[in-house]
Amino acid sequence: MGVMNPLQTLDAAVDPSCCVPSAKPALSVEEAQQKALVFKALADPNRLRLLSIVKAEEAGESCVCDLTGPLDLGQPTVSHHLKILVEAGILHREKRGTWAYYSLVPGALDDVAGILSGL
Amino acid sequence: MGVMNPLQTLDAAVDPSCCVPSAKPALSVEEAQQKALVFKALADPNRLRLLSIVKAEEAGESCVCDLTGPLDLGQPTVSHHLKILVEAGILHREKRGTWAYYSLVPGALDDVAGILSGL
DNA sequence: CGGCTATATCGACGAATGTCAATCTATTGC
DNA sequence: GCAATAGATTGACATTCGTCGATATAGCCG
Repeated sequence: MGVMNPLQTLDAAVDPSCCVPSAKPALSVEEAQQKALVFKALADPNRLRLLSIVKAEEAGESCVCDLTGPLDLGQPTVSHHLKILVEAGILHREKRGTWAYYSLVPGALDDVAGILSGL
Repeated sequence: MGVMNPLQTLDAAVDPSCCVPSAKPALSVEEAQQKALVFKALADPNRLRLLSIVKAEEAGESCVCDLTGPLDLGQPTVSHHLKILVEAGILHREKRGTWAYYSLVPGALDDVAGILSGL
């Protein structure tokens, strides 16, 4: 498996000191790298549009064929962006037959907001 | 002046439809680019550590000389990262005498969280 | 099986990014 | 004015990133 997805490994258990404004040591290099991975995944306009489309979908999921059109990108490029979002722990991929359906990982965006408030 | 900082130009007036879960059109290309700028600024481990240090500071501000040490980066590189964070609307820069003090823009990180929840 | 369709992977290429050494600017203090 | 100091800017370089065309994989259907 090699590398775990950043959002699953980030503060899985809530830090008990979260509500105590004690002097926090600055982010370690490793923590910073982990958290930067999530923001890197969000740091592309086309990936933000992908998320926006997936989130807006009634069914909560979209297949790749529904995503290539609106983005004006080639199919390989869309697949590439989706992979990055999955590896960041933001999207979930489920293959059913020939189609691959992508959906928001529940709470993933809230977790990102948590990174921000926890600095 | 040319380019405005992304966080100031983002949803300055609250969208009245914010609380109505109506069918939102997917992010436009321009909106997506604007919002991606903010995440780009956060998508670097050293910039996250800079934010962490500035936020942890008692006085609410830090000068560059306090930031070069912990990061193990050259002074020009730190200056460069700080500039990116300022341009993204996340940090504020105030020059007093020879020193430059950087502080978090109040509410900036909350605004980023708002981008996430608004998709 | 053989063709068809949906998606993923690969290899290449140009653009953007992070870093540094060197230099420039501006402020302080003698 | 001059030297010293804090910080910003510039130019160069290696690395990473976004995109594409071509190809590979895998499930469906005749």
